[in-house]
Amino acid sequence: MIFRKKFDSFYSYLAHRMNVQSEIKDKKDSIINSTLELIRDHGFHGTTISLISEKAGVAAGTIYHYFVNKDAIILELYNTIREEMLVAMFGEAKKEKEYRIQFFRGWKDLCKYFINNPSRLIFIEQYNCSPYFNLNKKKQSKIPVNQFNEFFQYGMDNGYLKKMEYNLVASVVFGGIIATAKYHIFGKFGYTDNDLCKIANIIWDGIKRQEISNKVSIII
Amino acid sequence: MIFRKKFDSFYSYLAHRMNVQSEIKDKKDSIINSTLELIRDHGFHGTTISLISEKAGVAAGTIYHYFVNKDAIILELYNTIREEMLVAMFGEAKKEKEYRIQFFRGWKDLCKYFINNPSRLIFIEQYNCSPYFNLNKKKQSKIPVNQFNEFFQYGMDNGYLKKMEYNLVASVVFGGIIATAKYHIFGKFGYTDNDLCKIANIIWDGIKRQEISNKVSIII
Amino acid sequence: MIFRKKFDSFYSYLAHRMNVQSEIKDKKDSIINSTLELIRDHGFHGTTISLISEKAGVAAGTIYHYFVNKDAIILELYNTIREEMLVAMFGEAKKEKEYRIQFFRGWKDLCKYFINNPSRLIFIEQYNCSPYFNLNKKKQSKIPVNQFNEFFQYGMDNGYLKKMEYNLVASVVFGGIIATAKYHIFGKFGYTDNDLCKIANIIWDGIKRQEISNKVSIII
Amino acid sequence: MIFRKKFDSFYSYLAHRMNVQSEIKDKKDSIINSTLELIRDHGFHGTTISLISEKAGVAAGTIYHYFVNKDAIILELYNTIREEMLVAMFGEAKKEKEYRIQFFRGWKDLCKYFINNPSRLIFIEQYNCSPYFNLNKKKQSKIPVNQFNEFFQYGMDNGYLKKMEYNLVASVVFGGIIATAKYHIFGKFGYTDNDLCKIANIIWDGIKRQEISNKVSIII
DNA sequence: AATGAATGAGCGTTCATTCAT
DNA sequence: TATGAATGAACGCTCATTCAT
Repeated sequence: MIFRKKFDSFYSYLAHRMNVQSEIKDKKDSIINSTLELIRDHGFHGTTISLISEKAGVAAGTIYHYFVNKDAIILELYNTIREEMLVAMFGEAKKEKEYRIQFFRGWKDLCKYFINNPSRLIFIEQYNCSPYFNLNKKKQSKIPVNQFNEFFQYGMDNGYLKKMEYNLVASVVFGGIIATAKYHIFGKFGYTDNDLCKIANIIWDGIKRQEISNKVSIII
Repeated sequence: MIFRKKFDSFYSYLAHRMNVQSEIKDKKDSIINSTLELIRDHGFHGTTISLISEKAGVAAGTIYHYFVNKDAIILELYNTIREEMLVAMFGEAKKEKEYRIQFFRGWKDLCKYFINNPSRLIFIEQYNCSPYFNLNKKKQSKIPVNQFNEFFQYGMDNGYLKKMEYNLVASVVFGGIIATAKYHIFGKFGYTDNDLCKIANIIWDGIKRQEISNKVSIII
Repeated sequence: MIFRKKFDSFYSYLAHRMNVQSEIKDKKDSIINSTLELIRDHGFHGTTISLISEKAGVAAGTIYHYFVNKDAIILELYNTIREEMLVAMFGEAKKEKEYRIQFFRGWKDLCKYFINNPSRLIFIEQYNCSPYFNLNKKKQSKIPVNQFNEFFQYGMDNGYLKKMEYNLVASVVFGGIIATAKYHIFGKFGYTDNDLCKIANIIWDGIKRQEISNKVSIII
Repeated sequence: MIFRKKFDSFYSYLAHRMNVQSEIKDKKDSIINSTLELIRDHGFHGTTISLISEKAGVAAGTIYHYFVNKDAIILELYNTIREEMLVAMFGEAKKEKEYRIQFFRGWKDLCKYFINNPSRLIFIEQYNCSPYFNLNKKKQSKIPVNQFNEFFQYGMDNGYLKKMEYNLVASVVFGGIIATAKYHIFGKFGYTDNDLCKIANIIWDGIKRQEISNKVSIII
């Protein structure tokens, strides 16, 4: 067996493998996290490979063992944060039974995720404004559904939400979350839980299926 | 009179002046417009001086007759678009008497401005995510009021809107406009006028002063 | 006659011509003098055409009516200052009868010329260090004699000076003048007339023909 | 010991270290030496990064691994030559016992250093005329003493030299050395050792303490 | 796997010079 | 004669990426 040459036993080999794995994860994570912090402080353009290598404590060349190029770091960061957002939004919410409560729980939890991780908020904001976004959007267009739009689609199909395109709901819901988190982080006063609930209410009123209403919409 | 020396009449002088002015304006405008389109296609960082000079049909050095550096082009573009936004939002709206109608007219007109000028929308979005924003924000902080926050302040002072920080109203209102315009431009189906009105209604409901309500906010 | 068309009389034509001449001289002088001051403040490299045109109060293009290129301004400045140096050194000195007194008068007068015209001193110093020097030296090598080396040659031929190459005497004499002027201008304390005479004495002792001397030169 | 991991023995480690060191020194030296020769031929301004990289046989970017910018190359060159000058002047001279002999030996040795290294002479001459000089002069002003002025101060304190400002002695002594070396290099005929001694004698006579003299200084 | 010296295309910017007016 | 907008080659410098060790 190949591990015989270097290792006393299968267990020491395994231990080594695990150690290496963890080191690899450590190094990759270090690169990812350093990039995230650098983008928060210097933006996409100001985050150079040499800055990343310095902050991550690895040589510049080492970065290219883990990522084919600089864009790949950003893409991985983006995908990681997207997953975290998914967990943040639905981790607790899916335990609720009522659709409306699921929405409120999810909206608030995702909003708090950004409030507690400002560098992730800044990254996502910058990413959506950058050429990376359009590049990645094309790739994403091949993925027909994901958990976000499944949730909204479910709401529409079951009469909870107005029938409209997924993107629009997403814009309003996520736009609201991001605007709220931004204001909390950069504004003079932070929000209370109560404030967050009120804002979520506004959004919900906007996207929920309208009952036969005696409220007259203004049309000009 | 000074124009006598070189020109046959005041009118030929004026014609000359206008011609010169228009040529200057042509070249400067060409640089500005080329930059705008390039930013739409390649982002801030991807818009190089050599690309601008190529697209504008001028030598690279010529750009530096009209702008001290690359940042100055972007800043001028920003200020121009800000002014256009102001005109787009309030040009017609201020003719209305009722505050609520002013809001709807303004919201819709600004939304349409972005729908009809996608490159301006993309520029503003990128600008707000970039280091340029923070640079300019400091300068703007010295200007105590502008027409945008005057309008919202008026609404709060006169009981039309909930009392809150200017930045938050701006986030919700402009965030809504931008999200809507983006969806119209990049989404599969465009919006009708009716759709825009419905979205404006949602925003208005969010920011208007709440009447004593029997609607119970959900708090979790 | 051609002047009839524009001028009332020959005299008014002449007056115009003289005025134009003087304007031309004014403009050329303005360019020359501005260049001199700019070189004093910013060095050769830092003195740009646009700075000269600004300081001289003429358009950049106008400079090219008077000089074929930037180097020509510098060359003319050099030749002008060389002439002024000649006048400064020999203007009064040649009125003296005794060769030794001629030397002292000339040395002191040239030294004072630099002390009173620091920008000229700085120019000459920079010129001698620049590639212009080598360029011009080749042109000058065609001029076999000038007033400077004539004076030293005369001193050698008539037994006042040690017989040596002209360039060496020049180095020692002009090197002394420039070092002294520099010290006066940039040093903490200025020189008195008496100080200048003492330094001239040192130089004279160095270059004058040695009498039969009991002073033993050191040779190692 | 850390070298054990990669190298068979301390000697192979040392050999490796020396090899690496020497390679680094080779590349840095190549840049330095190429710059020196290019400045001799084209002046400061004419010595471009692309010329240096071409002559040194390295990529333009490589230069910036060894020097923060172009000025840093010139500053290092200046400091190196200053040190060489110090060694050239005092290396042998300090072995002499008599102050006067020390002066003659030092003067001649430094003069010969420049005669044998014309590119260093030209560099120093250009440096002293350039903005770099003033930049560095301010830094040097913080260093209260160096070996050059210590030597002259000693001479003044012990009655060998006239009491005067350090700068003046330096001007006369170094001005003489540089003028002599220049004449030797650019003049038609080179100097013999005897010639150098004679010139040194002239300088010495100028700066040495005057005995009670029946020689009358001329004052006009 | 890890390094970091080396690369060189490409960046933003400058500036002597030209030329239509 | 005088202008100054326009030019574009060339500058110093950056930085993502490569590769020998």
